[in-house]
Amino acid sequence: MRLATWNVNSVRARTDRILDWLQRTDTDVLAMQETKCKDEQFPYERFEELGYRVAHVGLSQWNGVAIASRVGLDDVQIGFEDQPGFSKDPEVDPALEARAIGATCAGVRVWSLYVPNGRDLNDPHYTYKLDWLAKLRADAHAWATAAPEQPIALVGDWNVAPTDDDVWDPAFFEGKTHTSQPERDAFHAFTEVGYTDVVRPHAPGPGVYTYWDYTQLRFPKKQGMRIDFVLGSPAFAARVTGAEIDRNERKGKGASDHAPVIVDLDL
DNA sequence: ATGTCGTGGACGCCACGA
Repeated sequence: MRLATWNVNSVRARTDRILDWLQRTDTDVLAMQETKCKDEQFPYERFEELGYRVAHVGLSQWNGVAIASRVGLDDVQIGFEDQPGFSKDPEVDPALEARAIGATCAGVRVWSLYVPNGRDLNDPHYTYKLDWLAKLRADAHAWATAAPEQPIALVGDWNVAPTDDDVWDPAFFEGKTHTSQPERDAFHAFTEVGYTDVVRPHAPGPGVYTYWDYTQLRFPKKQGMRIDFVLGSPAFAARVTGAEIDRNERKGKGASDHAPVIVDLDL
């Protein structure tokens, strides 16, 4: 089975490109992030014409996550059990955002995740990001403990660069989000409960990235960040036969600012 | 100087988020 994750940065602006890519790469399951649309705006029919079923959650033009699968799509879950919400106004109750959707595809539990960006080290969004990751880790630990034989994949845009090798210039990110120690600690905490980055052994760095900012000619200058990950439970990791980052998909007009990340499994 | 994108609102540009 071929599983991929891709922050598509609007599913409507890139439907043709996404579908072309799915067919060309023979991908069975695609987790998407930043679909940037409400459920009723999602181009379900276009995916269904090609044999994919889609589970999506989108509440506004922000965020939005989906899983498209041609190998089954069962037990769809919107959000994880303890997923925190966000509110910039302390008087207003925090609201859940469209940042997590889970489904079982050919026996694999797949979670498509869009971790909060954090925005700035002293922004409420940064605290929200750390809390979001901590709650996800607690729930993901519980899932793996309850069913160790169940392959689980936590995939998506984590908005964290775990090591200095994962950014083009560590000094550039000092005082910014994505490379701060609390964020890196929150990311590494997943490995402490058994989830591992299954792509890195097949795509060693440094200088291997999944995201390049649209501005400043970051892509041609090879100034990117590695922030999109597939973290697999032990049962998932044991089935991985290969992985790659499709850097070519970042090229050309109409590309997302993220590249797809692909994992091949022996199921 | 976010210099690029994509979204929605009430436009024909602005605000917002990344």
